[in-house]
Amino acid sequence: MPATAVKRRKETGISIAPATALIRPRVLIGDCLKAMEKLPAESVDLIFTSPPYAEARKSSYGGIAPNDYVVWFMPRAKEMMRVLKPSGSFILNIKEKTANGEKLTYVLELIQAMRKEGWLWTEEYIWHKKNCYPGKWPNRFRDAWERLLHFTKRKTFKMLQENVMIPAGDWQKKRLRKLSETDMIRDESRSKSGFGKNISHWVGREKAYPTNVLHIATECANKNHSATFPLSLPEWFIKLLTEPGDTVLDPFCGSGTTLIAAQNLSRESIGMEILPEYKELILERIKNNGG
Amino acid sequence: MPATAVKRRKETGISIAPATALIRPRVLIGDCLKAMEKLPAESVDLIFTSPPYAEARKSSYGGIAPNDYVVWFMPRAKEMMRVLKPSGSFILNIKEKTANGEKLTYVLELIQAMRKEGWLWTEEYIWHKKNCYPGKWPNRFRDAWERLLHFTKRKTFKMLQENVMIPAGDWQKKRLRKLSETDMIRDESRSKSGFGKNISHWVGREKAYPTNVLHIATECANKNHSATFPLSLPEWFIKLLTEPGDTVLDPFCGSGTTLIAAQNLSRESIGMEILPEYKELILERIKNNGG
DNA sequence: AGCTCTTATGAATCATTGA
DNA sequence: GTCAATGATTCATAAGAGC
Repeated sequence: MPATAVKRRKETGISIAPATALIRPRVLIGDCLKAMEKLPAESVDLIFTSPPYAEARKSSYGGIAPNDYVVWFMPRAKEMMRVLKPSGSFILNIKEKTANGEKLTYVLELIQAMRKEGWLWTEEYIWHKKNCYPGKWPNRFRDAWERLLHFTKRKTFKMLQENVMIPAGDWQKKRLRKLSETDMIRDESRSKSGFGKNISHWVGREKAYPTNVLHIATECANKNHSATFPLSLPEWFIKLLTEPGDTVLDPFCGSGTTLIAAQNLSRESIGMEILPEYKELILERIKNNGG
Repeated sequence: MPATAVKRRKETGISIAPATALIRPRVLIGDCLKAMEKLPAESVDLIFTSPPYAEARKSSYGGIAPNDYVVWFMPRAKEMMRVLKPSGSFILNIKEKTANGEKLTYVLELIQAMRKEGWLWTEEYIWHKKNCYPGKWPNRFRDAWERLLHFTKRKTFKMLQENVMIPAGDWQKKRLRKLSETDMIRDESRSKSGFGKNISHWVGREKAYPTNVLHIATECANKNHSATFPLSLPEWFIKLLTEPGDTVLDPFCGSGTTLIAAQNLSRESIGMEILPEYKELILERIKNNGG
């Protein structure tokens, strides 16, 4: 194989697999409540999604009233329960809105409703948004974090911790140079593929396990969707909770960031999106990504 | 008063009061439910506390079963409501326990119960523990964060944001040296967020406001108490939510870290602790601290 | 490659104004 | 009164251009 067969994007270090091994994501336009019915039971290894938050993204999604949020969500959670394998995981990226100076409670109620339906609330990861929205208010600072709720069907589930290990050597070197601890995540994202190529860089170095706090900047480049999350967020969980060839589902896929991440990591993926106008954008991104 | 009477620590800007102005914390041994009855109504500016978690510190409170936690806590919350000034704040440092592979829900239930009793759930700060406890588990990473729930009685409350400002990032020096044309006018964001900025307003600023994620290392020094937090945690909230001479209360004060912080910052403080054997330790710390 | 510099942008919140 | 629309406020980061 010539050295040019695998191209490497600058800075990010994302491996682009050769065309023969490319796994194309599937995109279904429509309400995921109906779309999920088409999937066989226990066929998905990981559900990673960021649903519309209550009354957020109003201009594009109409906005779900906070009081109706749990009632709106739970039928969809039931379908997710059906399609998820017993060994699978459901990662839900969500944050409550502040209204009238107070935090709303629909996320707390959602966790409780999920447990009543048999989901195990296994973990709560924190996404620390390094470059959060600016702003100033008399009784509030800028909001720099979101929840990543981890639900499972069973107490033991597929988790491949070695896939997200961090090169401890680099981290220590950086600390000596007085760089912030968050730089270790940047190192991590530089060796994003995590499989094959970049792992060799770590030979002879000590590796450390990460914690349940993820330091990731919000995306600055993507102008096409009102609420994208950075690629490294789904990538981290896909590497941690699935193997190559496994299936990833994003029932609220938006501009398709989860699908791109799955494609990069050679996982099967299915995305669902209710707004038809996103379809072309998603397909374009997939096409440009895989080559 | 001579200029040297009030010394100012470099960096932190904390005023150190002269020895004559030393404010001694008050320590009450006993269940805070009874102890708080001795305090007048609306006499406290800030309640900062880290209560015993469910089933933790079994020996002290006889081990509160997770199912009884809210019922145990709420009468105490009612007394806190009584003693807190209308402009005051209640910061609750808490994290749910994991049992049998699943996160328990007593913290979620507690937030809901507090709201029913009239507390406003104003904010949730994240304490990112930079050097969290080591360990390895098959389905879990190290837990590197805790909740700091901010409750208030009113929508507007005392908050002195300037007291916790941090040095502006180095990016500013370069960024502001030369301003482009768009920097001089309001530059609308393209993402329909309605967010825009006028960069030229930033010239001359040396400090920035923090976010709601606090990066504080845990302390290893306090081995005598099972649930201690670092001094800088109460210090940050005391500076933010009170003025010198104001009153701070910690109803579960343990080894007295909140009291030490209050003493350092020339605030009145009251600590309550159910275990009599802590009294000597607390008084010793106070004595050594104040000189 | 490595550095400096420029530019875009991100799930926001609150007070005020007008219907 | 209430409710909706509008304006004002604010950082840190990644990507890319240029040297």
